[in-house]
Amino acid sequence: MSVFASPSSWIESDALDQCHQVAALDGMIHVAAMPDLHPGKGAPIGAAMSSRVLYPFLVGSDIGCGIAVFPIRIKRPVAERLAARFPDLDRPVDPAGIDTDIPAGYAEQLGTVGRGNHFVELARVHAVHDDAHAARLGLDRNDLVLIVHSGSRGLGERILRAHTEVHGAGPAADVGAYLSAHDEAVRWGSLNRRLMAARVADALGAAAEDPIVDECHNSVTVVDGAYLHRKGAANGDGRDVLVAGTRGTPSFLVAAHAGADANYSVAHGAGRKMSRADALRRGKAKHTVEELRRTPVGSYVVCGDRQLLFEEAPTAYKKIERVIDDLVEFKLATPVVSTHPVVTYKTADKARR
DNA sequence: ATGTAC
Repeated sequence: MSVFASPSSWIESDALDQCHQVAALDGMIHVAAMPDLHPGKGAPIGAAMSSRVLYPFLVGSDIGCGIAVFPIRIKRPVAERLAARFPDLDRPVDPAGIDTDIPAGYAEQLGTVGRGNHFVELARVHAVHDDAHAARLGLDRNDLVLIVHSGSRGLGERILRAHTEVHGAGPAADVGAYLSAHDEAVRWGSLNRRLMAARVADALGAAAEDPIVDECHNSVTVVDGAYLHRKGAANGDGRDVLVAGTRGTPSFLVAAHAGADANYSVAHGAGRKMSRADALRRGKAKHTVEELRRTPVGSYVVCGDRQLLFEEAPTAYKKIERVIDDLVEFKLATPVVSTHPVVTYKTADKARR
């Protein structure tokens, strides 16, 4: 097991315990813990775990969850006005006319963002850290992008549940069947991120562009003849990855170059510092709803769910700069640009309906 | 993170 975090980067001991438990599983080859590591339900979040045996619970229920970045051009981006124009992403799009293979019964959730840490964010390039790489991506300071973090919604949950009901935390009995369902959820998640970007761009009066980044962070793939499970860890094998900050702090687009010791993976975000329960309890004592809806960087958070607003408060997460410093120090990635939120959509704003 | 159960 390798932990890619400096000694001064705090990591919850429960999460390290979970990594050791995973490392002791039958067939496990190597566990690489990322600097955003935190405890998950059964398995750690922020880890890449290679094994001779495929364990569906190590990927979790949100198979295919990932983060995509879409360039967007808006003439006069006034945050408050744009916040009011975001579409309702809790309501699905009409699947008729979408020319793609959609698993039966799951067309009805297409175009929806879900809950938890998922979001759709209009963000502005705040700083360029690698001029040449940013230019290759067509990004310059003050450019706008849509950042979409979402997964396979009910589809992935159903795939994991079908396995767990029979085999619990045991290995996949029919690897081919699991992988084919998994791959379908990965495609569905990526399609869903594109649909949401198109919905938001349309509502803001802009054209939807192709994504410049789209990396999944909950998946299992065959790498070097082993099953490489990633849970809250993105493919870092020569990919560009958006490492998400919080709804009120920067995010970083990085060029990843992680090797075998890191299981070819990089961190996917800031990583929770507090459980949802703690964030809710402590957040209510520390913050008002107003200050969470209007953040320190001047951005707006669209979120009609008060509890979710507290659970997702920036103070519930680790400092993104520390996570990025660790990725750089361990030579897993190089920053390309950082972004600041302008408007983050979490869930429909009931107050305005 | 999710649908579902409490």
